[in-house]
Amino acid sequence: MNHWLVKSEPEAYSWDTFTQEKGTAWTGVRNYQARNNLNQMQPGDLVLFYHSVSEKAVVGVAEVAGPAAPDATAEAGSPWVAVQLRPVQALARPVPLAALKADTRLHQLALLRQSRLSVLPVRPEEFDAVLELGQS
DNA sequence: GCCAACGTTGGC
DNA sequence: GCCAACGTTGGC
Repeated sequence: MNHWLVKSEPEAYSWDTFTQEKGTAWTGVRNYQARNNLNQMQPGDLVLFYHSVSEKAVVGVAEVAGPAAPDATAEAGSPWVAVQLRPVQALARPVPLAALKADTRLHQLALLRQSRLSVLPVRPEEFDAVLELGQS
């Protein structure tokens, strides 16, 4: 099983909306590297849900509920794909970007190295470290 | 194939 | 509001 991180501006699509809707198709990704990551997702993979810009914190854990499929919001025949995500649980405490940066276990975190990419791989030990930071 | 111009993202 | 990083576009 692989681990990932997806970003969303909470003003555009928030964790709260995500949980209220009990999941969503993760559409709108228009970057080839991010698309490649989406293509590698498998049902059951766990995904950190990060609020960018206004909050800058990991706020919850989602699960890949379906494999990558053509993004219905993109032009037919385009290369863009989406996966189905569903919420697993909110973190007891959101983990701010500053806390990610401050933790030596997370110095290799892809988010910190490539902050603009919206779909990023996470190593299992990094995933565990973030969950630990998110415990109350 | 190179590179300047430009647009977008996201942290500060 | 600014700016760094980075992707895309288009002229040459």
